[in-house]
Amino acid sequence: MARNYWLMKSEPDAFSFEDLKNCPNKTEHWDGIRNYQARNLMRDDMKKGDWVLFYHSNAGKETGVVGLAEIASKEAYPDHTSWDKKSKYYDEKSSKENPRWLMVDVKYKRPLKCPVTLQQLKEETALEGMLVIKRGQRLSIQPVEKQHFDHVSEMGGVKL
DNA sequence: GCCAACGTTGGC
DNA sequence: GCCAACGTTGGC
Repeated sequence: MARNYWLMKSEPDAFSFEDLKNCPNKTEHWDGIRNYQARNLMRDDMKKGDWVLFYHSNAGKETGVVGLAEIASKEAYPDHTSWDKKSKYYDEKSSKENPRWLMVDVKYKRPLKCPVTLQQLKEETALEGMLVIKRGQRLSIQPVEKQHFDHVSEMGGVKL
């Protein structure tokens, strides 16, 4: 089956692409997603081997795509932070027996030679329609069309 | 720090 | 089921 393509946002102050690189096996579980649309995308459409544009949000003029990653878990699985009372992602409506929230594992692949800023994404006519450049688009996991993924990679100086 | 846009909650 | 109030995201 053909691979799917995604964009995943993270605030670099909280968890950056470099942080992912420094994780054991360059892999980390993507916890804390508390949005139904994003959860359903993970549950229904994400699969191992899908490719990801790693996007730094809330990062001033650094805001943009900084690297490539891939989905490393076979599928989405329960987010244990959702029933951990000490976690800031705790949700009283979620439990181990009946988990409400899911996560996937994300693995570092490679950095873009030159990061592609949000500004550049907006100026690129070939990327018209990409969700991330839509105003007010807050979804933290977004589907990306293959042609857009390829184009952003190319802009970033990465030959796939 | 501001604030527009958006998702969720809860009263009715 | 509607919608106002609220909290959060994230660009600027």
